[in-house]
Order: sequence, then structure tokens, then C-alpha cells
Amino acid sequence: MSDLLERLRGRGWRMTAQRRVVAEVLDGEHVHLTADEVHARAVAKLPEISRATVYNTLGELVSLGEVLEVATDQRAKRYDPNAHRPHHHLVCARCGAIRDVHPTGNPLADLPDSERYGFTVSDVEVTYRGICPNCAAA
Amino acid sequence: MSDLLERLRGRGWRMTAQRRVVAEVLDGEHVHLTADEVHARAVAKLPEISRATVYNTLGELVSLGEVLEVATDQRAKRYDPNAHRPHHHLVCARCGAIRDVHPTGNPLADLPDSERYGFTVSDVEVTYRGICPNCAAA
DNA sequence: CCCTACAATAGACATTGTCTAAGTCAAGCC
DNA sequence: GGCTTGACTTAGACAATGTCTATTGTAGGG
Repeated sequence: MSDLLERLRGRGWRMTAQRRVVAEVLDGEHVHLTADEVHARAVAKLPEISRATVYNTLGELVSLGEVLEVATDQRAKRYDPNAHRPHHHLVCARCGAIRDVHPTGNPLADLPDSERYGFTVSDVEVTYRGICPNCAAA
Repeated sequence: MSDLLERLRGRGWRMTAQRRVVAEVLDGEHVHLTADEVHARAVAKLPEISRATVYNTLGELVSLGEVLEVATDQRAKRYDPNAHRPHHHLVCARCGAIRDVHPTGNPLADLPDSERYGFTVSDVEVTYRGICPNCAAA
């Protein structure tokens, strides 16, 4: 559970009630929450936490590489606590649900030099889109 | 150039000065503009066009399948007039520049059934990220 | 040349995120 | 344990992007 808290403490992170709560929310959820959802859950545990603090803390966690920012829709960034295993995403076009997926193959190898236009390419994101079983049933 | 206008007219699109201007802006640019950039260029040709009209028209063009919405950063949607040839994107992490690319391989085939979680998967977006030659030089 | 339905407009509103100035507190030090 | 200090938190203003509504305008058919 609190490997995350341990790691952060070990890196000299000043531990406050607010930061602990945000880290716990992320650590406890295996879904990909928006900043607002994180805030809502954090408020449930610590009513006086402010929106700015949640944004700040999420930003710090991203900088530290403990959490990934995911942009699968335009509406809001989502935060992915699974930062330590590379993966891609499968998104429901209707309800926005996200699952982590691990496709085979290496898309980086699929981009020939002639298509790189002099860029130094360092990363690929693959987003699969479709309809989830729930939405298909409805 | 105005295959686009022709096609739209043929589909019963009611032609107005505003719509023509928006279509022309997209048709003339080979870059990927944000809604605001489209608006700015449209205003240059037709000063009294409103922001809402630009948003409406872009939305209609997307619905008609004449233009693609691209979400490479979180800030603003970008509109890609190259809707008729499938392609992916290469984005500069520093300045946001976008190039269309055509990788080999088919990422859809790289997602095994066991990783589909019952979704009906219909589409894949691949976004390569890196640093463009300009930014690398700076 | 008129109607009428569809389109455009201005501006309010909503959502998401950022910034600032002031107050508060964790953690090191004695 | 009790200071001190700089980092952290807060409320709320602000910014960027996008949506909605009520009103006015107009394209295109008769």
C-alpha cells in the first residue's frame, strides 16, 4: 500500500495531511481519476483540503514520476497511478471509462526514419477507442 | 481547391458566408489549427463572424466526417482537414508542432482479445512525441 | 419577392486549470 | 518539549476553452 508514501518520504517530500490524503486516494484506486474526482475523494477524508492543493500535489507527483498524466479526452486530465509499468489505454467513446492495456509490438519501430522529419522521437502513446460492454448493453 | 465546398453543398449544407470562410480556412491550411486560430483567420476574412459560429461550424464539419478533431495536448482541440487519409501524429513536446505520419504496421492487430475487456474496439490513435529540429537547435 | 426554417450573433455561463497574497505548520535545532 | 523558518495550504480571483440561449438575420424554395 504505502510504498508510495515511503518513496516520497525518502525523497525528502515534506509530509502533510493533505499530501498524504492525495497520495492515498491515488494509491487506493485502480481507475484513472480526474483532478476533480481526486479532489472529491480527498475532501471526503479531509474536508478542508483546497482545490489548489490537489492540483499542486498532483503536479508534483507527476514531476516526481510517481503518477502519469493521461489525456484521453479533451475534458480533463486523468491521473494514472500505474506509472511504473509501461502501458497504453483503451477508452470508451461513450462513457469515458479507461482500462490499461498491453498491446504486443513496438509502435516506435513502426515509424520509419523517412517519417520522422528530423524529430528526436522519444515516446509513443497508443489510445484504442471503442464501446465498453456496459454502454453497448444500454 | 474547393472540393470541400462542393461536397458540402452536395450534401445539402446550407451555404452561408460564415461557413464558407471556415471551410476555406481549413482547406487552405496544412497545419492543425485550434478553434481559436480558425476563428482568428476567419475574422481576417469576415470581421463580423462570431466565436460561437466557428465552434458550431467546426463541430458540424467533424460530424460530417470532413474534418478530424485531434487531441494531442490538453489545451485545445485541433482540427485536421486531412480526414480522408488515415494517419497518426508526431508532436513536438516543446513547441507543440504537429506533423502527420504514416507508420507501418497495424496497432489494432496488436491488441489481443484478452486485452479487450469486452470492448468493441473501433479505432486507434497513435501519438509519437519528441523534439522537433527547431527546438533541438535552440 | 416572400416565407420560413435554419443559421448567426452577443454575451452569459460552465468547466478545467493557474496564480497570488496571506496565513499555517512540519521538521530541524536547541 | 518549545522556537524558527521556509515550505505548504488556503480562498478566491483570474485565465483559457468551450457551450448554451434568446434574439436577429438570411438562404433558398415556392
